[in-house]
Amino acid sequence: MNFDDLKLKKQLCHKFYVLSNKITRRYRPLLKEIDLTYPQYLVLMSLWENDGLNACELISHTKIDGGSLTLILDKLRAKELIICKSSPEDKRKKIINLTDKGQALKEKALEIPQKLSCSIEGFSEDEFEQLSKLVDKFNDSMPNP
Amino acid sequence: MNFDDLKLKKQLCHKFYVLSNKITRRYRPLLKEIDLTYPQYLVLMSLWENDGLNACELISHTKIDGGSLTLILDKLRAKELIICKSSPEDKRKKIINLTDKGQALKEKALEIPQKLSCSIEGFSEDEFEQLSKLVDKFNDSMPNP
DNA sequence: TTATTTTACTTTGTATACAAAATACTTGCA
DNA sequence: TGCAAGTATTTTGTATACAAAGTAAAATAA
Repeated sequence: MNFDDLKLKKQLCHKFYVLSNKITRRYRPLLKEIDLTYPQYLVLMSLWENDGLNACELISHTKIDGGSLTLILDKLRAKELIICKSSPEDKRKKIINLTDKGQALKEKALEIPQKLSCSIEGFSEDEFEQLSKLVDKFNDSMPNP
Repeated sequence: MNFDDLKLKKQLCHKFYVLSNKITRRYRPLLKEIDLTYPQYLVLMSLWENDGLNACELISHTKIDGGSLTLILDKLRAKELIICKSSPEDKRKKIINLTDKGQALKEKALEIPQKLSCSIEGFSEDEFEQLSKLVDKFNDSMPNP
């Protein structure tokens, strides 16, 4: 271990920090057109795939923090994109359903991944696959808190 | 383009979002021991490498947002780890220097990357290199806003 | 059945992230 | 010289991220 380990350029974690923020920044203007933030978009993507999830399941899919999710759901509810009710079987559970408006938004959202991927140049499908797999593996190699 | 593009599992951006947050979460307890947050740590790493940078240079090294940096520098100053003064040549520029206390913190900080990398298992040095390069390339392929 | 523990979610307080507007200086050009 | 344009930093307002404490309901143990 030497002082080189403290050089910013060598730190993979910093690369992820930078890249993640950069991606969110690029999403922002596209998502603004449909009045969503990136985390709100993550929640809706989960629901478009699986309507009627509860908060706990949404957390496990999106990996959004629990405390943050409460606020995000409030915002989505205020926009009338979702409806929340507590489960009859287990009153602790909060079940989230898309409204028609929320369901309809899926069509518009479809263009977003396409627009974003079009703006990326010089990165092949192959490299994309490779990167995706390595990121998954790295993620799995890191223990959860 | 089909609905599959909206599946969360396929979205590389979501992987980065998850991984970046996960890394920060793992850093947190280690950084707490020296009373720093991850962005504060990034700023100090820049200064340990290059004392006397100005705010603009810090932004370009760390990629921290300008508005956020002001707050972060305030906190570091309050902890007496840095001192800020405006440049004599150009009064707009804010020059940041480490205090002795800030300089001394480098020793303790050295253990952190080591501790973190020790907790990662089943990910080889080779894969690490490969991932690092791919992330750099992906980053370069994405245009800035 | 009552007490204990666990689970699901909300609240609180601190720390960013970021766009956009504002401020303070500098430069460059007429 | 004088002012328009550009640069460096701060401020403002909204939206997370997260730990930790709090609340309520369900599951389990005694």
